[in-house]
Amino acid sequence: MTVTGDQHLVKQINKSLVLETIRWHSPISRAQVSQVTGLNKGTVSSLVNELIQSDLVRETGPGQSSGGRKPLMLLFHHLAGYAIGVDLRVDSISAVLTDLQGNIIERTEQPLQTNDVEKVCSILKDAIHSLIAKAPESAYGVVGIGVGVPGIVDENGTILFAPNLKWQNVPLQHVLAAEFQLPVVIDNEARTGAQGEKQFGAGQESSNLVYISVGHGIGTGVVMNKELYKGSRGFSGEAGHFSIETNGELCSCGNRGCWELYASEKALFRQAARLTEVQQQLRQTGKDSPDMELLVSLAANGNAAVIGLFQQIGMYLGIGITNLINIFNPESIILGNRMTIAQPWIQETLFHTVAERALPYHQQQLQILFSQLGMDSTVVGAASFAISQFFTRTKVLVD
Amino acid sequence: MTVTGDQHLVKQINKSLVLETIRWHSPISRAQVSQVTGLNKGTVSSLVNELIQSDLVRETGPGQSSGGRKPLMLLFHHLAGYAIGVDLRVDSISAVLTDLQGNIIERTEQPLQTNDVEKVCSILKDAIHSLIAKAPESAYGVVGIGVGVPGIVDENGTILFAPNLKWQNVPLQHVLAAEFQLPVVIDNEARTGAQGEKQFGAGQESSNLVYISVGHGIGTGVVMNKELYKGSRGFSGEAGHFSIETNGELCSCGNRGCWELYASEKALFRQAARLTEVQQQLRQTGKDSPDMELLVSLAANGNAAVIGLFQQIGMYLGIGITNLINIFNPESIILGNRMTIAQPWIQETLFHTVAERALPYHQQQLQILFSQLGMDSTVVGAASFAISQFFTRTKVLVD
DNA sequence: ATACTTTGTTTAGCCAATCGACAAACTAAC
DNA sequence: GTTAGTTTGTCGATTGGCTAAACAAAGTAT
Repeated sequence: MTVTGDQHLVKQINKSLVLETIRWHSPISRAQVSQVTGLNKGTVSSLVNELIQSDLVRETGPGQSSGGRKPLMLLFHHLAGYAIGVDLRVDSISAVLTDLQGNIIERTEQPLQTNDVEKVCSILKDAIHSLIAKAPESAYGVVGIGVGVPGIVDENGTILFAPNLKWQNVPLQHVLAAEFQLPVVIDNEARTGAQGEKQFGAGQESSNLVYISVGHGIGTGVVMNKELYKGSRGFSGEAGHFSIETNGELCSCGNRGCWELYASEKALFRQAARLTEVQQQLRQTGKDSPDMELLVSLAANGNAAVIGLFQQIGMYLGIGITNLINIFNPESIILGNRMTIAQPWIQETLFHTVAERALPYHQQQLQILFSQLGMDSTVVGAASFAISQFFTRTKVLVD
Repeated sequence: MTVTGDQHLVKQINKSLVLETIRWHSPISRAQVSQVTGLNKGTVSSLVNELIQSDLVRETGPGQSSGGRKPLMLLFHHLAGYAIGVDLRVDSISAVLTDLQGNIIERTEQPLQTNDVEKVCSILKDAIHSLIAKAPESAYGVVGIGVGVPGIVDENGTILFAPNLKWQNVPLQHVLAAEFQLPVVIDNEARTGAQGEKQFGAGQESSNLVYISVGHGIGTGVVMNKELYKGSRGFSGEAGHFSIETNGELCSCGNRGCWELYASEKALFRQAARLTEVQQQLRQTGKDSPDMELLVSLAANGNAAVIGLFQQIGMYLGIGITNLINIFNPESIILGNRMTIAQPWIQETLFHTVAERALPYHQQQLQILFSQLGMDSTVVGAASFAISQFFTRTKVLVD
């Protein structure tokens, strides 16, 4: 059964149009909403009053007049509800409580010493419980939970495969929904980050963007025609596994010469471990293997070998980004996750490689940006999933 | 100004829903339409009667009863109008007249001895004129013209750059609209082919598919969430120019190791020209350079060297297709254009390469198909653009 | 022949949007 | 300070499309 048109649908369209308009233009008057949306003044008036009734919009004082009655300004009431966003990483859990506008209200960080499913889930539940407890009184309370995970997730929110966690077939959505009796959204970490940057970060202006999460591996989230793209079974965006060297090294995925073998932390650390300066530092700090902090501090001190490595990563990022540009012709490429810490050293070779290689027409209106939400892309995006679902799936905007 | 909801919109949604239902399920009764769409019987009845009024639907005789009054069966009247579809190639123009269901009614083929813009446009106009003259009497006549071109087209239907035709900034949409006073759609040849296969070919069942046109170069058209994807300025899909060898040969586009340097006719012919058997054939037939017909006939006669070349092309196609699969996770990959003639010899290495390299999860519900419309993907897709526009942009479905 | 089904139309009622009128509230100019 | 003109927001009448339910028409089955 397809979507049919009736008055209900009409009202839903218009009501959410009015709400979105207020959300992105507040403070704004009823008259202005009418002008911007093209809806009749009377219609706007009645819809706004319903939104005020349901506490999603509030009237603030009168605004500036331009030669007539002063308008009553409206605000999106972003504290009418809250959402939980979680970034499940290999070595830690990052979780936040946000308001309906994606602002972070509370946060908690839990290191993980284990990847045991039971234990991790238990820590995860505790973190979410503690955040829910901190949510202020509000009309709708906590409206949902979103989680970004480093792996492939199916349409039911089951983690099919998370190589770095060594997880398989973990029905996380089911587990969390049962525990909290709330709507739960689980998605891949990169797609979640893309959603975050699209809604509340560097991608708010773009209808077509590619978000690239460069951490241990490389993941991507693609927004097209303002919509986050999900592949046929919900798992697209494994651009880290496209081959940039046909006869390159064998990757764990079965392919050869995958991009992430050349441009991720994995690639960086493997090469860094061979540098004598790094080995020296490792002995001094007692660390097993190099990490971003160590390499960034060496680069900041002018270590030429480390800077050279970063430049090489920049070049390889540029190679892969060129491919994505040629395929997608996006308005923005947004780089996120840990590798962005090294922005000062990778940026130049990256830009240069793209400028040299990408199709000229595709470069004309292209921006290459670094994530605006920093390391919070994923948590904010996860919360944003929950917020979006609250507005679409529930009946807030219908009755 | 955004889309707002009102009764007009509701009617438009429902009317086109009813029409689509009849289009893909005919013959079908009013009662069945009501069941399938979920619309009320009365609503369906009145909408169907309007559609009959406007001659887009016709009643045929009574159908089978299942213990009650016999239903009056409805047919989509595909002869209520016609569309022109054109495939503008480097060495020829292929044009067809189709009905509203994409069936080819008439066709014409014009060889091109020149690439001069004026002369080509003149031949093109003549071809279209002759097809329009052949269109039978009908309610709506010829509803529009679609053209697929081998190059980059902007949102105004201007050919910005067509390397193989050596064209730049040709406002083809403007030229044809002025000549014929009809709606004109110009788009890239690969995207047009994708539209054809999606609407009337091998892709009718898939919501996410990638069409790959392998001719002189390689172009792609991507359908996601049932919609053809257009990049930020209307030109996406240059997957032929993603690099599969980072330090490969320099391509005319500025990048290195582009896919089409290894897997297109360009690559095939260059290597074939070095084979002594091929050189011999060239001398015998008086041709300058190898073409598909020559190589296919050699392969059909069991020439091992040529078969080896085809197998190599199959492997490189597999490499690039693997990349597309990992990025898009489509339900179908559809191969089209001239290289498909060699299907028997490229198929095996292609499938094998993908099976070996693509992510296992992404292979589970994937089909790799060869175009169902054969060399007509582009002409049919072009006509389909015109038909779609007729139904959406015009007011047939509103008043 | 009678009872039951199925199809397709008609009528009444509902709901949401639009339009135009209007009151309230304000600015500016004389 | 009065008056004219503007802008805001509400109200009531009207419009148009959908639904639900009743009904007529046209079958089948026993």
